[in-house]
Amino acid sequence: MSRPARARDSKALILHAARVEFAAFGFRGAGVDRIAARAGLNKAMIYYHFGSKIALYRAVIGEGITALTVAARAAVTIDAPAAERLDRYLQTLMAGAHTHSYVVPLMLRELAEGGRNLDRDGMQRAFGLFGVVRDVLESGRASGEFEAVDPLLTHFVILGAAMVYIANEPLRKRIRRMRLTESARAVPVGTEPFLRHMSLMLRRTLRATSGEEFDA
Amino acid sequence: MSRPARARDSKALILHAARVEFAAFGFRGAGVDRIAARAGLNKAMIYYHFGSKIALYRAVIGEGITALTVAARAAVTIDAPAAERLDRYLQTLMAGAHTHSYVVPLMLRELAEGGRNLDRDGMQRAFGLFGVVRDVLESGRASGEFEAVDPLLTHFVILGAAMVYIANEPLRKRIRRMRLTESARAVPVGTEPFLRHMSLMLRRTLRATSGEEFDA
DNA sequence: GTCTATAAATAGATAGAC
DNA sequence: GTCTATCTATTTATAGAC
Repeated sequence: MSRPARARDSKALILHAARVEFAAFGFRGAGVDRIAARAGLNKAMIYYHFGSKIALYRAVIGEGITALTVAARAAVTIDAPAAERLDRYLQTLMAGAHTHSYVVPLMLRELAEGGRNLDRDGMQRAFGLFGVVRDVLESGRASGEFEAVDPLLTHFVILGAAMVYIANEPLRKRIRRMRLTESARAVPVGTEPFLRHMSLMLRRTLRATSGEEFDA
Repeated sequence: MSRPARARDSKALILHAARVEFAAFGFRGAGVDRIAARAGLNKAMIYYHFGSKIALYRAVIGEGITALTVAARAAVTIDAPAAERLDRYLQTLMAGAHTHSYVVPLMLRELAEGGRNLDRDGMQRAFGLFGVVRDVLESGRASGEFEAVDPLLTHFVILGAAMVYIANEPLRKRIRRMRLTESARAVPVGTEPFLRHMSLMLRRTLRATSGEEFDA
């Protein structure tokens, strides 16, 4: 291994700085200079490690989506009713989006430009998250817990709602401050209200015709 | 009325060009030069009419959100069951997003940066779309058709899912081409499948405990 | 691996002629 | 209202010393 003893991991520093910058300004809007400054390194190091701005961007978005997918896959790999596993998927998605706070802005932006900056690998990683939802839905179908619904549409609804809710947080804060609605208390805070709402919608949508919800 | 007879409406030309550019690259990523070029005008005209890049951006996003809101408000202002009015809201939202194809990318990007570029007016306009949903939900509640649910959370789910689905279109096309899933036929095309899916989810979620869905 | 220096293009914005 | 020309700062990217 050619790692000098004292070397801080400059590659990791760059990646971290790039996450922040790309999430804040998008691919076009991000500045290689600012990423280097944020990393406390020289700009030339970015080209040394990654070769180009777009390659750095792809590395960032790739690891971000994968982090979410790995966590989600682990969360649903348990022996439990499908409805509960779907709840755990939701929770993990929200928690992951919180831990890796750059991922949601990044995905929203990438979505806004139709995935223009994604290569084949990035597409496959993005598609991997759907696989987790599809498997839970299918196993719930097999056990008779769930009705058959379109898994991809369900995935889009969950992911879209979750991303918008998370990204909404600063706007919700501002709405409360601005008192845009008479009842500022009506503006939800944190992930808890969303999780309950989404879980309710999914249970009611998916419940096999015989079933009954069992809510707290 | 200082409009010279022969003058093309340069302001409208700039607005149109700005929609395309901002939607494609975001606020930071957009180029004033490119907007001028797209409009077939000189860059100085932009500063003459709008004063700054950010002011132009705010004009664009403001009219975009308002267009959606006005259409949505009109669509639900009919004498019909609440479930049907909610369907019409959905349809109009999707149709409006298609007609004003720049709005969804713009909103996704603005969301990604926490509404950083919105002024107070922009916030109010964005909040106006929620008002339409809330009113339909409330009237449905009053007539006994709907159960009480959190209107803002419901709004976020609808808007989030709709925006992600619309923005997804190019990605879905690519997924079909790449054959990422064995069954490429499983990847939905157009707005119809989404409308049906979302409508089903909402009806099942909102149905008053006594009611029965009446689907086609 | 890490740096400085710099190239070459483009950014947002303005001055001033017409 | 519309243009050209231009200022100044910043952009992505590279060359080359250490």
